[in-house]
Amino acid sequence: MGWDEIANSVCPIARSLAVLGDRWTMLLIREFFLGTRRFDALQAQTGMSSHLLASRLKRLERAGIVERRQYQARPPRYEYRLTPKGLDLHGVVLALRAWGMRWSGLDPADEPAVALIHKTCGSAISDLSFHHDCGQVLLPQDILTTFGDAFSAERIARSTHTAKDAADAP
Amino acid sequence: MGWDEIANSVCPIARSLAVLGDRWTMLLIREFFLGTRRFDALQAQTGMSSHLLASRLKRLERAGIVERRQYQARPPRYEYRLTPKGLDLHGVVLALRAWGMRWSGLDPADEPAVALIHKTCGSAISDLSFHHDCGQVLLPQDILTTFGDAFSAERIARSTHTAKDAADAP
DNA sequence: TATTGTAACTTCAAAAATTAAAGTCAATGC
DNA sequence: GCATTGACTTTAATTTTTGAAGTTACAATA
Repeated sequence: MGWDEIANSVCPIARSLAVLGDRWTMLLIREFFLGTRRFDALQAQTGMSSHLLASRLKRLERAGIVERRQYQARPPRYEYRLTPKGLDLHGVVLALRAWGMRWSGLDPADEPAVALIHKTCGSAISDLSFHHDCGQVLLPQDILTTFGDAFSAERIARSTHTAKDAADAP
Repeated sequence: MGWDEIANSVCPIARSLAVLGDRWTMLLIREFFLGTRRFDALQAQTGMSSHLLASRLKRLERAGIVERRQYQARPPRYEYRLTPKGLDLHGVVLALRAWGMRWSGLDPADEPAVALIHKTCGSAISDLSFHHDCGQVLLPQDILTTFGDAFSAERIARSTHTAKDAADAP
């Protein structure tokens, strides 16, 4: 019934969203990619309350996306940083950025909030494309979508829940 | 202070998240990509309450991501579908899927929830990569990140808010 | 030595968002 | 005529989030 059950779906998107899909988490991930590591700075830059930041950090830690480490003893101080699992969210962040640059009403003539320079070629990353292993650009219209058995079963169960609950009632 | 103010950031990620970043919206977008168009089906497959679904659809419509259209008169019935702006979220969905397949504990040996076949080459899309215009794969470590002036100003303002509020108080 | 400051949180009450269940409305199928 | 469908809306209860203040353990400054 609740949000937790989507974590158990066979759909990888649903499972990703079970941990990333709330008001603040992806903004926090963005902030990590910008290099911010300390609690107070994360709070200031995202604008979230300290209470929520603390609970989100705990969740991300449990999920293995972020790790907490002490960077000094006396006074004990901690920082947070992305694990390999967290760093692998780079694609999601780049995709959100690309879409936002195209559609969120920013003036393309303005200086971007963050300039990304591709070190190996030296030029700016203004947009990006998604490629398949075959080397071609992935376009939505070139993709054929088919449901697997487990997901089909899950979906049929969902669609009959409401109707069935009423029908099954004695 | 609130969530709305992130919509006014110069950061395209923040602006994207202002409309996409809550518990249900991206799951709803996924569902649209799977071809679901009707209110009741959207509700059943996402598991959200009808109340919330109605308000999210309104928000997505206002944002130009989804359009509502009547598909029959007498009884009047409506469906929702993605606009070009909504369809352009394909990259975000693919990125979330790719990450979820790698990290959310699904067994790679299992049949995927949804099989994506690349029509032009005939093989399945199990993973994808992000490419820069120069043709190379974009790797996080190859990207140099620099803040633009407007975003720097925004960030400095944020970081001084808390400290300053106390200092400025008469 | 006393006071102030810093970083990383926690606590608590108030406000806002979400859920669950039921209800509405206009037809249609039986 | 009566139950059903589809697209919602209403309402009250529950859960989450916010905002403000407090805590802990030191360090630095007066």
